[in-house]
Amino acid sequence: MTGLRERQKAGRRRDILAAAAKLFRRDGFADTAIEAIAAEAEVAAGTVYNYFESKGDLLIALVALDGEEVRAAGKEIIAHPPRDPVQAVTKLLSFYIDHSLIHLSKELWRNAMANALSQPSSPFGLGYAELDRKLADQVGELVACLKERGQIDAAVDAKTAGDVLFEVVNSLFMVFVAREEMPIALLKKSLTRQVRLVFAGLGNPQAEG
Amino acid sequence: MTGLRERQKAGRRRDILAAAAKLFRRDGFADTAIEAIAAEAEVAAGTVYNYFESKGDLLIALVALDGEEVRAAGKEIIAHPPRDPVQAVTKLLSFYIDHSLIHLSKELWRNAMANALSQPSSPFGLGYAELDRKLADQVGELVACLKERGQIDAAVDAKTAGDVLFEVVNSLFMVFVAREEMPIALLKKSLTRQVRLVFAGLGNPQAEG
DNA sequence: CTACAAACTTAAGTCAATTCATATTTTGGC
DNA sequence: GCCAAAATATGAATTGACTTAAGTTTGTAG
Repeated sequence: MTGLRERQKAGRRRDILAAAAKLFRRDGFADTAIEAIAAEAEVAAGTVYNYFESKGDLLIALVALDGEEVRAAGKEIIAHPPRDPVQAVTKLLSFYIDHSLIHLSKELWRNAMANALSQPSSPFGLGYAELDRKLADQVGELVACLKERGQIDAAVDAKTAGDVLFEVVNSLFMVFVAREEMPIALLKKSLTRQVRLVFAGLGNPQAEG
Repeated sequence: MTGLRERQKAGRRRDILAAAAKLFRRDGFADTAIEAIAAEAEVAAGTVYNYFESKGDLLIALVALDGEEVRAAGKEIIAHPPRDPVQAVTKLLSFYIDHSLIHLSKELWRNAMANALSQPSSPFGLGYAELDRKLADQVGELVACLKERGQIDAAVDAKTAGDVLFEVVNSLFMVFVAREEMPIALLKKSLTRQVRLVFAGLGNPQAEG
């Protein structure tokens, strides 16, 4: 029985993550030292590295927690999507954005994304990529659901559509967090415009007729 | 006349950038020390910081050089786009991808993007964002051109379409560079599929009719 | 030609993330 | 209960990006 050890280990991991969450949110990523996180969690700096590969991984672990929450909440929207298909999609994507900003500032998002990008093969970098894929799949599920309702062309591949729509929201979100002064309203406006365009498509009527 | 000084300055800047390019390409970003770049350029480490704000900026400066090259070359494609509109767009976006990989490895791209993300307000971070915008605008130009030909629905906003299409290629490229093992053929395949979907749109015929 | 100020270069520091050798704790067998 | 092995914790040492104070070079004016 390795009960005690595992419980202790899980506990410490939680403590460290909680300490990191508190300090990252209070002081930002750059201004939070590993030493400070260790002190807050009442361990030595080296111990932090027994649980997380780097300061960046610590942040990504936080983001991943949030991401799982988003995904779970997203299921609700898929279960009861608005009548209008454009609104249904926009609502889900908007929800992703709103939820992302509850716990994490733009600065934290920038650093989380940057770390996930530069360390894509680390366990946490992989976790981030997987989360993105899951969310894209969730959008795909919504599209499939709207297709069954006959609100989306039967010829459309739901998975591909999910990918494209998620890429739209993800790209816009990246631009949004990169610009400290950009208001969320502007992001939403672009999102609506682009979702509408994806619904309408580019192909001209002549070619289709 | 401040000729000599300015010439020397420009020369040194070029030397440092060339040294960085050589070493980044040979050893990768992480394994290249600023000291090594300084030595290669025959200056002191501190001098590098008189010309570039950080190691990351140095890399972004390289990317930006490449980016301008891509944009210039992209104009040619816009001037003589293929007959088929889907092919025209795919050709331009494919070209961006192919060109991006001529000079820079996946690892360098990862780090360039990561640095641009985490330092978006630095001069070079801004430069990177501006480059992205210019490329998205260029895609928009192509869309406008195809619209004039009557190959794209007149109701489509060319700028928005350019944004969406560039987001598609950019997102796919990010996934591609994040996965060291992913072949370029797979990226192209996804690109083609997604561009087709954007052309076709999601809206069902009933709603349109 | 000389002196001065501005701009530039330098290399010795600072700082913080990460590593690592050592010490401590836990586990499973006696 | 006690010991050897394995796992974990520690904090001092390392590393490398970045800063800075001091020295050097360049352009200008007398």
